[in-house]
Amino acid sequence: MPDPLSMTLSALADPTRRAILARLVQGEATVGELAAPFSISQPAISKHLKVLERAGLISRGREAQWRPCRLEAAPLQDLAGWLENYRRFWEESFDRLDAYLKDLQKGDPDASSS
Amino acid sequence: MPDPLSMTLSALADPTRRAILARLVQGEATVGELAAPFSISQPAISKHLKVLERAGLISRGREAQWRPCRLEAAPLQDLAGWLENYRRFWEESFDRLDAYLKDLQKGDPDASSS
DNA sequence: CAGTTATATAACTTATTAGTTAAGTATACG
DNA sequence: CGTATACTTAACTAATAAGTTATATAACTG
Repeated sequence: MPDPLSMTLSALADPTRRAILARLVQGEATVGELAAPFSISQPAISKHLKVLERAGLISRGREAQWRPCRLEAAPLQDLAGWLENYRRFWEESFDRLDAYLKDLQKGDPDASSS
Repeated sequence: MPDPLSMTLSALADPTRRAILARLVQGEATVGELAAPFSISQPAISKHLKVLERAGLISRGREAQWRPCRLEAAPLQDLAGWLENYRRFWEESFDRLDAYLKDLQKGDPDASSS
Protein backbone atom coordinates (compact mmCIF):
# COMPACT_ATOMS: atom_id res chain seq x y z
CA MET A 1 0.00 0.00 0.00
CA PRO A 2 2.37 2.66 -1.20
CA ASP A 3 0.13 5.66 -1.65
CA PRO A 4 0.38 8.21 1.13
CA LEU A 5 -3.28 9.08 1.36
CA SER A 6 -4.24 5.43 1.91
CA MET A 7 -1.59 5.18 4.62
CA THR A 8 -2.90 8.29 6.32
CA LEU A 9 -6.51 7.18 6.17
CA SER A 10 -5.91 3.68 7.42
CA ALA A 11 -3.74 5.00 10.23
CA LEU A 12 -6.59 7.31 11.22
CA ALA A 13 -9.23 4.58 10.95
CA ASP A 14 -8.60 3.42 14.50
CA PRO A 15 -10.05 5.16 17.55
CA THR A 16 -7.01 4.44 19.71
CA ARG A 17 -4.73 6.10 17.19
CA ARG A 18 -7.04 9.07 16.82
CA ALA A 19 -7.07 9.44 20.60
CA ILE A 20 -3.28 9.44 20.58
CA LEU A 21 -3.26 12.22 18.00
CA ALA A 22 -5.82 14.17 20.03
CA ARG A 23 -3.43 14.01 22.96
CA LEU A 24 -0.44 15.04 20.84
CA VAL A 25 -2.16 18.12 19.46
CA GLN A 26 -1.59 19.57 22.92
CA GLY A 27 2.14 18.93 22.71
CA GLU A 28 4.84 16.26 22.82
CA ALA A 29 4.40 13.20 24.98
CA THR A 30 6.37 10.07 25.82
CA VAL A 31 5.17 6.58 24.96
CA GLY A 32 4.27 5.95 28.57
CA GLU A 33 2.20 9.10 28.80
CA LEU A 34 0.41 8.17 25.62
CA ALA A 35 -0.25 4.63 26.84
CA ALA A 36 -1.60 5.62 30.25
CA PRO A 37 -5.23 6.35 29.28
CA PHE A 38 -5.68 2.99 27.57
CA SER A 39 -6.35 -0.45 28.92
CA ILE A 40 -4.39 -2.24 26.22
CA SER A 41 -0.82 -3.43 26.69
CA GLN A 42 2.20 -1.21 26.14
CA PRO A 43 3.49 -3.19 23.14
CA ALA A 44 0.13 -2.61 21.51
CA ILE A 45 0.65 1.13 21.93
CA SER A 46 4.15 0.81 20.48
CA LYS A 47 2.62 -0.82 17.43
CA HIS A 48 0.05 1.92 17.06
CA LEU A 49 2.81 4.50 17.26
CA LYS A 50 4.75 2.70 14.59
CA VAL A 51 1.72 2.82 12.31
CA LEU A 52 1.34 6.54 12.95
CA GLU A 53 5.02 7.10 12.33
CA ARG A 54 5.06 5.15 9.06
CA ALA A 55 2.13 7.28 7.94
CA GLY A 56 4.14 10.39 8.79
CA LEU A 57 1.54 11.52 11.30
CA ILE A 58 4.04 11.60 14.15
CA SER A 59 7.79 11.80 14.51
CA ARG A 60 9.92 10.65 17.38
CA GLY A 61 12.93 12.00 19.20
CA ARG A 62 15.28 10.56 21.78
CA GLU A 63 15.81 11.85 25.26
CA ALA A 64 17.61 9.39 27.49
CA GLN A 65 15.28 6.41 27.82
CA TRP A 66 12.27 8.33 26.51
CA ARG A 67 11.10 8.58 22.91
CA PRO A 68 9.04 11.75 22.82
CA CYS A 69 6.40 11.76 20.09
CA ARG A 70 5.11 14.79 18.33
CA LEU A 71 2.35 15.37 15.86
CA GLU A 72 3.27 16.18 12.26
CA ALA A 73 1.04 18.43 10.23
CA ALA A 74 1.66 17.42 6.63
CA PRO A 75 -0.48 14.29 6.25
CA LEU A 76 -3.44 15.96 7.93
CA GLN A 77 -3.10 18.91 5.61
CA ASP A 78 -2.92 16.62 2.62
CA LEU A 79 -6.07 14.88 3.77
CA ALA A 80 -7.80 18.24 4.17
CA GLY A 81 -6.68 19.10 0.66
CA TRP A 82 -8.16 15.89 -0.71
CA LEU A 83 -11.42 16.51 1.14
CA GLU A 84 -11.70 19.94 -0.43
CA ASN A 85 -12.51 18.21 -3.73
CA TYR A 86 -15.82 17.25 -2.16
CA ARG A 87 -16.73 20.51 -0.46
CA ARG A 88 -18.56 21.91 -3.45
CA PHE A 89 -20.56 18.71 -3.64
CA TRP A 90 -21.67 18.72 -0.03
CA GLU A 91 -22.48 22.40 -0.06
CA GLU A 92 -24.76 21.78 -3.04
CA SER A 93 -26.29 18.87 -1.13
CA PHE A 94 -26.93 21.17 1.76
CA ASP A 95 -28.52 23.77 -0.50
CA ARG A 96 -30.88 21.16 -1.89
CA LEU A 97 -31.85 19.97 1.57
CA ASP A 98 -32.30 23.53 2.71
CA ALA A 99 -34.57 24.37 -0.21
CA TYR A 100 -36.54 21.19 0.39
CA LEU A 101 -37.11 22.02 4.04
CA LYS A 102 -38.20 25.55 3.20
CA ASP A 103 -40.66 24.19 0.66
CA LEU A 104 -42.05 21.79 3.21
CA GLN A 105 -42.52 24.58 5.70
CA LYS A 106 -44.55 26.73 3.35
CA GLY A 107 -46.65 23.73 2.36
CA ASP A 108 -45.38 23.34 -1.19
CA PRO A 109 -47.06 20.17 -2.48
CA ASP A 110 -44.05 19.34 -4.68
CA ALA A 111 -41.77 18.99 -1.68
CA SER A 112 -43.23 15.70 -0.49
CA SER A 113 -43.56 13.99 -3.87
CA SER A 114 -40.11 14.36 -5.44
CA MET B 1 -16.21 -1.27 14.79
CA PRO B 2 -19.28 0.69 15.62
CA ASP B 3 -18.04 4.28 15.52
CA PRO B 4 -18.97 6.16 12.36
CA LEU B 5 -15.73 8.04 11.91
CA SER B 6 -13.71 4.81 11.93
CA MET B 7 -16.10 3.34 9.37
CA THR B 8 -15.73 6.39 7.15
CA LEU B 9 -11.95 6.44 7.38
CA SER B 10 -11.44 2.76 6.74
CA ALA B 11 -13.85 2.92 3.80
CA LEU B 12 -11.79 5.77 2.39
CA ALA B 13 -8.47 4.02 3.02
CA ASP B 14 -8.61 2.19 -0.29
CA PRO B 15 -7.69 3.78 -3.61
CA THR B 16 -10.31 1.85 -5.56
CA ARG B 17 -13.06 3.11 -3.27
CA ARG B 18 -11.75 6.67 -3.43
CA ALA B 19 -11.72 6.44 -7.22
CA ILE B 20 -15.35 5.31 -7.11
CA LEU B 21 -16.26 8.33 -5.02
CA ALA B 22 -14.36 10.61 -7.38
CA ARG B 23 -16.52 9.28 -10.19
CA LEU B 24 -19.72 9.70 -8.19
CA VAL B 25 -19.04 13.31 -7.33
CA GLN B 26 -19.93 13.95 -10.99
CA GLY B 27 -23.31 12.29 -10.61
CA GLU B 28 -25.08 8.95 -10.23
CA ALA B 29 -23.70 5.85 -11.89
CA THR B 30 -24.63 2.18 -12.17
CA VAL B 31 -22.47 -0.61 -10.81
CA GLY B 32 -21.33 -1.50 -14.31
CA GLU B 33 -20.29 2.04 -15.07
CA LEU B 34 -18.37 2.21 -11.83
CA ALA B 35 -16.65 -1.11 -12.49
CA ALA B 36 -15.59 -0.31 -16.05
CA PRO B 37 -12.35 1.61 -15.30
CA PHE B 38 -10.96 -1.16 -13.07
CA SER B 39 -9.27 -4.40 -13.88
CA ILE B 40 -10.66 -6.26 -10.90
CA SER B 41 -13.73 -8.49 -11.11
CA GLN B 42 -17.20 -7.10 -10.87
CA PRO B 43 -18.04 -8.93 -7.61
CA ALA B 44 -15.02 -7.19 -6.11
CA ILE B 45 -16.61 -3.86 -7.06
CA SER B 46 -19.89 -4.97 -5.50
CA LYS B 47 -18.02 -5.59 -2.26
CA HIS B 48 -16.38 -2.18 -2.38
CA LEU B 49 -19.78 -0.62 -2.94
CA LYS B 50 -21.16 -2.47 0.04
CA VAL B 51 -18.35 -1.10 2.20
CA LEU B 52 -19.08 2.42 0.98
CA GLU B 53 -22.78 1.93 1.58
CA ARG B 54 -22.34 0.62 5.12
CA ALA B 55 -20.19 3.67 5.83
CA GLY B 56 -23.01 5.86 4.55
CA LEU B 57 -20.81 7.31 1.82
CA ILE B 58 -23.14 6.18 -0.94
CA SER B 59 -26.78 5.18 -1.24
CA ARG B 60 -28.39 2.99 -3.85
CA GLY B 61 -31.61 3.08 -5.81
CA ARG B 62 -33.34 0.62 -8.11
CA GLU B 63 -34.18 1.13 -11.70
CA ALA B 64 -35.09 -2.03 -13.54
CA GLN B 65 -32.01 -4.23 -13.35
CA TRP B 66 -29.69 -1.35 -12.46
CA ARG B 67 -28.73 -0.19 -9.01
CA PRO B 68 -27.71 3.43 -9.43
CA CYS B 69 -25.29 4.67 -6.79
CA ARG B 70 -25.01 8.19 -5.54
CA LEU B 71 -22.62 9.95 -3.26
CA GLU B 72 -23.82 11.00 0.18
CA ALA B 73 -22.41 14.10 1.79
CA ALA B 74 -22.81 13.55 5.51
CA PRO B 75 -19.81 11.30 6.34
CA LEU B 76 -17.45 13.50 4.34
CA GLN B 77 -18.73 16.54 6.16
CA ASP B 78 -18.29 14.81 9.50
CA LEU B 79 -14.74 13.94 8.55
CA ALA B 80 -14.07 17.55 7.58
CA GLY B 81 -15.48 18.58 10.96
CA TRP B 82 -13.15 16.22 12.77
CA LEU B 83 -10.17 17.48 10.76
CA GLU B 84 -10.97 21.04 11.77
CA ASN B 85 -9.77 20.18 15.27
CA TYR B 86 -6.28 20.04 13.79
CA ARG B 87 -6.37 23.08 11.57
CA ARG B 88 -5.14 25.43 14.27
CA PHE B 89 -2.24 23.06 14.91
CA TRP B 90 -1.09 22.85 11.30
CA GLU B 91 -1.45 26.56 10.75
CA GLU B 92 0.85 27.11 13.73
CA SER B 93 3.23 24.54 12.27
CA PHE B 94 3.21 26.43 9.03
CA ASP B 95 3.87 29.73 10.81
CA ARG B 96 6.88 28.21 12.54
CA LEU B 97 8.23 26.84 9.29
CA ASP B 98 7.59 30.13 7.59
CA ALA B 99 9.42 32.09 10.28
CA TYR B 100 12.28 29.62 10.14
CA LEU B 101 12.65 29.98 6.39
CA LYS B 102 12.55 33.76 6.65
CA ASP B 103 15.25 33.66 9.32
CA LEU B 104 17.38 31.44 7.15
CA GLN B 105 17.01 33.77 4.24
CA LYS B 106 18.19 36.81 6.16
CA GLY B 107 21.05 34.80 7.59
CA ASP B 108 19.88 34.63 11.20
CA PRO B 109 22.40 32.37 12.96
CA ASP B 110 19.69 31.02 15.33
CA ALA B 111 17.79 29.52 12.46
CA SER B 112 20.18 26.68 11.83
CA SER B 113 20.81 25.70 15.44
CA SER B 114 17.33 25.29 16.93
C1' DC C 1 28.42 -3.62 37.73
C1' DA C 2 23.50 -4.67 39.27
C1' DG C 3 19.05 -3.17 39.11
C1' DT C 4 15.29 -0.30 37.45
C1' DT C 5 12.71 2.28 34.03
C1' DA C 6 11.23 3.10 29.29
C1' DT C 7 10.48 1.26 25.12
C1' DA C 8 10.99 -2.08 21.20
C1' DT C 9 10.90 -6.58 19.03
C1' DA C 10 9.59 -11.52 18.44
C1' DA C 11 6.46 -15.08 18.15
C1' DC C 12 2.03 -16.26 18.18
C1' DT C 13 -3.38 -16.11 17.81
C1' DT C 14 -7.56 -14.49 16.00
C1' DA C 15 -10.21 -11.61 13.09
C1' DT C 16 -10.76 -8.93 9.05
C1' DT C 17 -9.96 -7.72 4.28
C1' DA C 18 -9.37 -7.93 -0.71
C1' DG C 19 -9.46 -10.67 -4.13
C1' DT C 20 -10.99 -14.92 -6.75
C1' DT C 21 -14.66 -18.20 -9.24
C1' DA C 22 -19.12 -20.13 -9.33
C1' DA C 23 -23.86 -19.91 -8.51
C1' DG C 24 -28.11 -17.23 -7.40
C1' DT C 25 -31.68 -13.42 -7.99
C1' DA C 26 -34.18 -9.94 -10.48
C1' DT C 27 -35.77 -7.50 -14.34
C1' DA C 28 -36.35 -6.82 -19.37
C1' DC C 29 -37.13 -8.72 -23.98
C1' DG C 30 -38.55 -11.71 -27.71
C1' DC D 1 -41.68 -19.28 -20.99
C1' DG D 2 -36.76 -18.93 -22.08
C1' DT D 3 -32.79 -16.24 -22.33
C1' DA D 4 -29.82 -12.25 -21.82
C1' DT D 5 -28.30 -8.49 -18.74
C1' DA D 6 -27.12 -6.41 -14.28
C1' DC D 7 -25.95 -7.30 -10.09
C1' DT D 8 -25.47 -9.96 -5.52
C1' DT D 9 -24.20 -13.76 -2.58
C1' DA D 10 -21.49 -17.84 -1.25
C1' DA D 11 -17.41 -20.21 -0.51
C1' DC D 12 -12.80 -20.05 -0.55
C1' DT D 13 -7.68 -18.22 -0.26
C1' DA D 14 -3.97 -15.22 0.93
C1' DA D 15 -2.46 -11.21 3.15
C1' DT D 16 -2.83 -7.83 6.85
C1' DA D 17 -4.04 -6.12 11.37
C1' DA D 18 -4.72 -5.87 16.32
C1' DG D 19 -4.05 -7.87 20.25
C1' DT D 20 -1.46 -10.97 23.55
C1' DT D 21 2.93 -12.59 26.47
C1' DA D 22 7.68 -13.08 26.77
C1' DT D 23 12.12 -11.32 25.76
C1' DA D 24 15.50 -7.87 24.32
C1' DT D 25 17.72 -3.26 24.18
C1' DA D 26 19.04 1.12 25.97
C1' DA D 27 19.91 4.53 29.29
C1' DC D 28 19.82 6.15 34.08
C1' DT D 29 20.81 5.23 39.16
C1' DG D 30 23.04 3.61 43.18
